[in-house]
Order: sequence, then C-alpha cells, then structure tokens
Amino acid sequence: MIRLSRLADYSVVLMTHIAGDTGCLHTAAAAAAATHVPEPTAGKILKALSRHGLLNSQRGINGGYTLARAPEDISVTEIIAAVDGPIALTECLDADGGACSLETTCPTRSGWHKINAAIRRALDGIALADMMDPLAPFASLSGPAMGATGVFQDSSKH
Amino acid sequence: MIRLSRLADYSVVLMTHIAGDTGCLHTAAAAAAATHVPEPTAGKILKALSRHGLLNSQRGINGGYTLARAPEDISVTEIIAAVDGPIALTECLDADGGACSLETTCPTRSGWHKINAAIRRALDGIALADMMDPLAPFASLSGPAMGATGVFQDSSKH
DNA sequence: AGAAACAGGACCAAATTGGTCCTCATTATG
DNA sequence: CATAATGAGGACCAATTTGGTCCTGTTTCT
Repeated sequence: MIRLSRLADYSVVLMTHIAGDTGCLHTAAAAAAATHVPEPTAGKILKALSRHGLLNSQRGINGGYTLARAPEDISVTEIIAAVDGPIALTECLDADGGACSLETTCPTRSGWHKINAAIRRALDGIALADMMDPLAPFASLSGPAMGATGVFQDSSKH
Repeated sequence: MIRLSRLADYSVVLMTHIAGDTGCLHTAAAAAAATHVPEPTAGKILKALSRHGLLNSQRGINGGYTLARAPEDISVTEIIAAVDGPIALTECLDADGGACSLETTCPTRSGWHKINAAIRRALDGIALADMMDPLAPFASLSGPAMGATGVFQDSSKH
C-alpha cells in the first residue's frame, strides 16, 4: 500500500552494517559481500550516501567508508532521502506542482499535506541506532504494542 | 522518498468527492468528470472500492455508487489498501517472504517492522472525513504545527 | 610508478504501473 | 418485453520507472 524502493531498503541495510563496526573503514566490496547487496549497486548507494554527508569516504588504496555521525544522530528519513530523493506522497505535493490538474480546487490537497506530515513525524523519530538494536523501542514512539498485525503485513503482489 | 501510487491518490479523491454528496448516487462517469480522473480508470477504481466494501453499488439504468459507511468510519488506510493491495514497505515484510536473501540474519528486519507499525499508526488515525475538512486537525494527531516543511516537500524526479 | 579504492555518469533491460477496451450481468423505463 | 444505461470483471498494451552494469576519471598508499 505504501512502498519503499529497493534502493532505500538496501541503503538502510548497508548503513546498519557500517554502523555495526565503527572502528574501521568499510570498502564497497566488503559491505556488499556482508549484506548480500549486489556489488555495483552497493557502490552506487554508498557514493550517494557519501555525497549527502551521511558517510565519510576515504579514497586511495586503503580507502573505504565510515559513518559521518553517530548512529543516534542519523535518521532513517535522511538515509532514504539520500538515495530516493525527497519525493512527495502524491504529485500534488511536488514543489513545481504543475502536474495536478485539479489545481487549487482539489478538496483533498490539504488532507494530503496532513498525511505527509503525519508520516514524516513518524519516521523522523527513528534513528539508525534504533535499527541496530532489535529490542529497543523507539524513543519517540510510546504507546501500546506495535504488534506485527494488519495492513502492512500481507503479501499480494497486487 | 516514499511514494503512493497514482491509483491510490485517485481513489482518495474519488471517495472524497462521493462523500461530499451522500444524498444521491454517483455514476462512474459523473465522478470521473467531477474529479478529472480519466474515466475508464475511475471506473476501475470505483469497482475495486465497491468490491472491498467501501462503496455500495447499484446496477441498472439509474445505478451508481454511494458510501458504504460514514466518512468518519472509513480510514484512508482502507481506501489505499483497496486499490493498491496491502503491500509492505520492504520485501522482507511480505508474508511469503522467501525473496529476502538475508533471511533470518538480517539485522534490520525487526527495525523495518517497527517502522511499518509507526507509519500504520500514523495513517490509521486519518479518516475520510478528515480529508474533507481542510481545517480540522486529525483527532489522533495532537502536537505542534505540522508545518508544510521539510523532507516530503521537495520535487526532484529522482 | 602502479595498484586499490572511491567519484560520477551513461546506458540498458526488465518489472511495474496505469490506462484502454471488450464482453457480460443487472435494472429501470417506455 | 425490449432497449438503454449502468456496473462487473478481466484481458491486454504502452510507457514510465527502477535498478543494475559498465566505463572512465581521480585520489592515495606502498
């Protein structure tokens, strides 16, 4: 019902891997092997992450990547945005926005803005560090059991 | 960074339109014209919504669609799921799940589950009725100004 | 100097999306 | 009772998007 690109998925996996050992540099090839992400694709993703300031890169013969910041200070939102680009939920919400034929009369536009904001708030609270520890709940998300039930769980290739 | 399919977008617009006049039946053609959704596509969407019990349909010469429930009782989650199918954020989260090569060792899997849940909670609280009224905040979402800033707002066709 | 690694971008193949169309079923009306 | 209007369902096709590959620099260590 809502989809994340595979690249975005990969990027979080790669970041999590690198965050798992902050002591040394990780080459693109090694990270790809460790995470089973196809190597050229991993290279591409790591470059993008580095370009967006989430990774530091070291060129040369003993080069590689390290985290640019502490895992607690990197949100998954940033990671995803780095590889996918900050795309809005609907075309209406684009900055250039000329694509929406409903223009100013569209009754749902402001509703989408609200939804956008709701999702953003949900995601911004999740840091890379949270992805690493399978047990810790997210700091910003209190409340009842976030059980693995419901809408998002199904398969169906639609 | 996270994308909703155009069909899903259309479906919410169509539902909002129908919810705007609950007194009469809306034919597919009329709803398409009013919302500027391409007609055959609108028909397809309305059929899907009806099949999933969100709309009641009336066949025959004066047929059309009406809401099956009150706008307050229809969540956008349901609407989107009806046309897009309940797809998980990542392949890992699929029910059949064989596709993920990282299998049980994937360190981020449980993290994705948390994210999934966070987004679901954000969306489930939004009803069709909320989309209709551009001023009302969402019942379930209190908190500071959900300003129209930041990650989701950009364009960039990535 | 040469090898190992990142940087950046061009390019291609395939999956997904979304739009069209066709035929069948149902129902009101003349 | 016949006809027209409408929804139901599914087959099919075109085009965008995605993601994967490769090639040519550039940097830095030995």
